[in-house]
Formats: sequence, structure tokens, C-alpha cells
Amino acid sequence: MNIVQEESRRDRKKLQRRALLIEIARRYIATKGLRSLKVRDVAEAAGCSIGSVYNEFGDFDGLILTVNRETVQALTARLKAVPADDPLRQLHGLADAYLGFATEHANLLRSLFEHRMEDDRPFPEDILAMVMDAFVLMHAPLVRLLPDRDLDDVALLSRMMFSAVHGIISLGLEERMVAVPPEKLRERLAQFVDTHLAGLGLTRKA
Amino acid sequence: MNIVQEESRRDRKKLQRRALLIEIARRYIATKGLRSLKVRDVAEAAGCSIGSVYNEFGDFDGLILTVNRETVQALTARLKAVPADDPLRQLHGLADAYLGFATEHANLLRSLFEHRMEDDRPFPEDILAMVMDAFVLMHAPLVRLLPDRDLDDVALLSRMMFSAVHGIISLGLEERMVAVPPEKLRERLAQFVDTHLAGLGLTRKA
DNA sequence: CTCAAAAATGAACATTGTTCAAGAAGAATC
DNA sequence: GATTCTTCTTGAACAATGTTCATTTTTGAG
Repeated sequence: MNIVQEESRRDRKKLQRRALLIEIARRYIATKGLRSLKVRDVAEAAGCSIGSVYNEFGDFDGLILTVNRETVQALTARLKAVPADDPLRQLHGLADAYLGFATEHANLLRSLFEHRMEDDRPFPEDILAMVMDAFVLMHAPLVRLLPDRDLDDVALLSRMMFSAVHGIISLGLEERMVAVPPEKLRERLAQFVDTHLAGLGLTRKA
Repeated sequence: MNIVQEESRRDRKKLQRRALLIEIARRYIATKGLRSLKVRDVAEAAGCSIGSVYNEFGDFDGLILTVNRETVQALTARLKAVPADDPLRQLHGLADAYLGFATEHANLLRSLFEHRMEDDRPFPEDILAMVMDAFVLMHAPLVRLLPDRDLDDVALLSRMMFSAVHGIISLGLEERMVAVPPEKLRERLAQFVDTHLAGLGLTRKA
């Protein structure tokens, strides 16, 4: 066997265990919250030593950030899957997709937005960019709906709308301070989007 | 001296130190974030032992929750100070007051919304009620503006609006994932409220 | 002043992130 | 296949930090 194959075999094994560690960490965060994540638990569940976790991710933040990175990627994928045929329908679809993801992965999304870095280390640029990528998805349909408005204006508008949706959902899903009852959330969110679009001078969805 | 006076003197001293501990903890949270808060630091800064902090607050969560309790009280006080003469102006005033408080006390507000209890202990009912009290403040002006709507409907509408404002502000103030540039935030927030009110069929502010 | 109750203390403990010297495993060379 | 060099793995030890509690100190009544 040549060198390339030898290397790829080792890499494959390494990648496999890396994926296992990530999967275990994600399960802890998803089921019991970020605070329940412990290096020792992850190592034990993966059948390796503590040190190996550090070899793979550098430090604890590295593991968390890796999970968060995959979370925002999954979120973005889901948002991008929303049909872009009709802009009004797309905006509703985006809000609904966000709600769906937040409902199914509440703790993962919380981990993404609430995790603070150790000390004062800066937040990784790539995750920041990915979150912005997701947030910007409301831009295109709004441009189609508001062709006469200044583009920068629409850009701010879309980010604002997404932030509002995010606020409604994240507070609405907090078990503790229930700002909006969960069962009503879906229809209310649609109503909110409608109202806001109407305020922008756009016809409500038929 | 009678018993009452003796007791009140001791109580005064006790209350004084309690206030000092709270003030120190609040300063740590406000300047460096919740994660920077350490029992030992607080005890040292207050000139007392670690055990005394525990005597006063039971545990670490107790100290944090006490600070959070005062944070939500301060927020509510500020929101209640908004003039209630004109409902449209009041709604704008509430949003602006929330933004002002969030700007000046970003870390304190984050501590209130992001703190998770140790283990799975339930979130204190009284703080929950206080947050709801604050959120419900948009209800009265909206009732005046929408007298024909169902009251439950308006209740949900007001909580939704507050959640949206909260989302715009909390994401907008995140230094990292800047959803809306800070300098634009104030005017954009006003614009958002305007747009939403217009969507509800209400005249924009003159 | 004496004494019992309350409060304060801080050493010791438990948990958990982190490091690193030593050993194991793998790859390369002959 | 043996040897050697590199890389990975290990887990004991360390550091930071929340928590407990037996001991000491302080307090206030009699």
C-alpha cells in the first residue's frame, strides 16, 4: 500500500473518533444543557482518556465551539431549504423553519447564543460569519418585496426582522419565563410576520 | 435599651454587609460578566470569609439570583417611569427605555436572562413573576390603542411585541454577532415599533 | 461576669478544566 | 523483521472554584 492510503486510514480512524466525541458532546448539551457537559463524561462515554479530548479540540471551549459550529450549519441548511418561489411565502417559511429548529434543538441553539468564551478570548470569526449568513437569508425576499427601497435600508430591515423573530422564539421557548405560550407560538409568529409586513405596506398573504 | 433596638442594631449591621456583598457581586457581573464572579473574590473584596457569603445567600446561585432580582426591579422601575399620557408615545418610550437600560447594564441583563440554575433546580417563582410584570407593561397602552380587540389577543400581542424588542436589542448589543449596528439601533428600534404599529392598523407617530 | 445562642471563620473537601512526562502505537528505514 | 524516529495516548498530578462544617469568636441576656 502506498503512503496516501496509509495516511488516510489513520486519518479515517482519527476522524471517526472526533465525530464520536462531537456526537457525545452534542447529546449532553441537547438533553441536559451546556452546563451539564463535562470533559470526563465525554471521555468516558467515548472510551478514551481525557487527554485525547484535549488533543482533538485543544480545550473545552474548542469542543463546545465545534458543536456550536455544526449547530449553526444545520440551522442554515434548514433555512436555505425554504422554497424561494414566492417572497412572502419564503419569509413565513424562514420564520417557521427557525421556530422548528429552535423547538427541536432548544438547548443546542441556546448553547450557540449564550456560550461565553473563557477569559476574554475573542469569539471565533468563522462562527460569527456563519450566524450572519443565516441572518442575511431574509434579505433576498425582502429585496424582491421592496424593490424601491435603498439596499442598505433593506439589509437593516431584514436583520431587524430576524432579530425580532429570534427574540419571540427564544423567549417563547424558555420554559421558565414564558413570554408567549408554546402551543400558540407558531400561529402567533406567523401573525407577527404578517403584521410587520403589512406595516411595511405589503399585502398580507392570501 | 430594649430588645427591639438591640435587634435592629444587629440587623442593621447584617443588612449593611448584605448590601455590600450584593454591590460587589453586581460590580463584578456588570464589568466582567457573570462568569467572572467568584465567591472568593467577593468575600475578599467585602473583607469577610467565604463562609459568611454562604451564611447570607445559601449558595452561589443565591447570590446571583439576588443580584438578578434587583436588576429586574430596576428595569421595571425604569419602564414604569415612562409617561402614560399618550399610548403611542408610551410604546415608543417603553422600547426606548428598555434599550437604554440594556445599553447601560448589558451584562446585568444578560445575567438575568442567561443564568441557568445549578443541577435542575427550578427557577425562582418571584423573579419569573417580576419579569412578567415588566413584559406586561406594553399591555395597557395597546389596549387603549386597540379597544375593539379581544383582551387575550392584545395580551399576547403585547408580550410578542416586547419579545421582539428584546430580541432586537439583545442581539443588537452583542458585541460579537452584531445583528444591528449599535449606533443605528435606537432609531431602528423606533422604526420597528412604528412599522409594527402601522401593521396593526394604527397611525404612525406624528 | 457568665453563659448559651448566634455568627464568623477558614481549613478541608469535591468537582472539574488543564497540563505534561512517560509510555504505547505507528511509520519509515534498513 | 529489527530498529529508530515520530506521533498519539494515557492518566496522574495540578489548579481553580463551589461547598461544607467543626471550631472559634462575638453577641446579648441574666
